[in-house]
Amino acid sequence: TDLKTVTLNQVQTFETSDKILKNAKFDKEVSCRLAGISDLIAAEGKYHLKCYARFLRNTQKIPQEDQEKDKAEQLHAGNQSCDDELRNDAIEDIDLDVELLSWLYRVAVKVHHDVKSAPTHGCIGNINQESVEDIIPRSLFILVSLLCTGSQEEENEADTDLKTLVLSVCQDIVFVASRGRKLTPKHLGLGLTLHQATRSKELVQLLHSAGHSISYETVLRMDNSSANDVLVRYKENGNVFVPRNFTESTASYTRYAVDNMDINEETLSGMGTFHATQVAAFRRKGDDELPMDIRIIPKSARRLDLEVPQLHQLSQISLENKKPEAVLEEPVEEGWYKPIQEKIDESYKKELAWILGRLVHQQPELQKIPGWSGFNQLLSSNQHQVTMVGPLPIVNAPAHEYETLWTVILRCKAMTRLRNGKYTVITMDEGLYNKAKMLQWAKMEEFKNVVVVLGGFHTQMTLSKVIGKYLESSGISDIWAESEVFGETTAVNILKGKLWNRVVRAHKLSYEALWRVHQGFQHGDFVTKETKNAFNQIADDQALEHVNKSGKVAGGL
DNA sequence: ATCGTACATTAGCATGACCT
DNA sequence: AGGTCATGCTAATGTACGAT
Repeated sequence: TDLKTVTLNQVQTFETSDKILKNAKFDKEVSCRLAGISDLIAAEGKYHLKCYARFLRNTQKIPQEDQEKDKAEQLHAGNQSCDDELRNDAIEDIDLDVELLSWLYRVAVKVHHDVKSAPTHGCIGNINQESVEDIIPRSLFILVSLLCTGSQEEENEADTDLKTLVLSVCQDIVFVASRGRKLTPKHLGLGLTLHQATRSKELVQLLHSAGHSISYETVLRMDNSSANDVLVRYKENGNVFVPRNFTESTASYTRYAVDNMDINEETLSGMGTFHATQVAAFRRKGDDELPMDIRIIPKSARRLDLEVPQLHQLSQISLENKKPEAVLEEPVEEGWYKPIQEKIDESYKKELAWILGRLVHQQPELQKIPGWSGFNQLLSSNQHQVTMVGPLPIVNAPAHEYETLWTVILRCKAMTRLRNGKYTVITMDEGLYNKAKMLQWAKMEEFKNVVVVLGGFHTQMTLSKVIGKYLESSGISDIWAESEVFGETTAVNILKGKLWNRVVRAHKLSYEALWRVHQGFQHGDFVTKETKNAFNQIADDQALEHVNKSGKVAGGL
């Protein structure tokens, strides 16, 4: 395609991103380029409208052809049997309408009976397809699928969307048949989510009267059931709240993460804005453990069973001197921070293999080697372990206050003790880590078994800031701006270490671009005809121009 | 005439008692 | 088990009034 005349469109919606990634499977070249990317909006993917349309056409052809063939075969078979039946009926000379009605009635009675005797979805939570399939009788599902597709298709992979819709209709039928008594995942989930998101009684009632959601009153009762569950468990454990999916297994190690949470911050008047603190507990999933949702038995009461005022109270703490002395852990061994030479060598080899492979082609269209991230992802064979997350009740106070932080740390300590752990490891972002360290230095005794960790993301950001400082006046931000990879302000911000995604992208591109320049020098591209001493004779702007060009080549990939 | 403030009214929600 | 109703609370809205 002629790159100059066609405008580049930015991927802006999730649908587009999904569509491209989904269809990329059928296009070898695109899948290679997109290796390692799971979100094209974040990756700032760009496309030409024409290429996009052609891409969609080419990739959608393949699966559709298969489907059509299947359908044609099945239709053929279906029609035949249908005709046969009709012909047989005609021979027996029975009134077809009456016969049909009679069969309809029998089917309805059978399915209705199945629906009536189906089990209820007996918990708040587990809003997923498996639990839907548990409560929908087989006969109802088959009937509705037949109504929707008109043919006796077995479930295949491509029809998962249709299956979801069919199950949705089935749940409506179960809900209506029980006059709203039998809770289904759909009705529970829609009602609770809608109320949580909008706080609007009217919207919930609207959906309820259309038969798509539990009633507003039921929503309140479900909320109350969850609240009661928290209170009861809080009391049972001696004023410590432990999430339900953390009670059974005490084997795995628990870690905590704390962050502040701003609600309704974007209102003009600041009305309804508040700052709270959220804590989450993490642990590795046991080998034989099934992934578990938090289940709560719904109750019809709308009163809180117990009053537990301590749940919202903050623990007091006073700091005598405002700025405590920094205390270093002793001893610090240099070996802890020493890199492993083997790993470095291995990474270096990989890196070299990648860049040499990339440098073979000068035009983005011909590039067959994926980007740096994709390359490493393809080579990596890491099997990541699954983590279980348990939310702790939010603390209704801003996280940067010492009392809030202290309360949070006390709660984590209590939960660790209950799970028979010794050390409490708490991860925080930069702002909170600061405060927590201050607290720790002021209260060494209480913090003996508490380990405060700066989160991995913020550690990386600090590193990127250091790199930015190092490159500050090298003119690299000009290159980024000139080669139109980033805007000017963005380029400056990248050097300051902000905008993590872009920092990574910028350095990946610069790395490749500089390698291309280096290659150019080696091949003697820069030698002007008059001089023999190549490097010194090139004008600055000309060299910069070449770097820009290389940046564009890298950026287009 | 316009603006800002204080006060009054109202809509909408949560709550708990009660009803079917 | 789910619906209805009276009540209290809060934020939003309306109104009066004084200052400029």
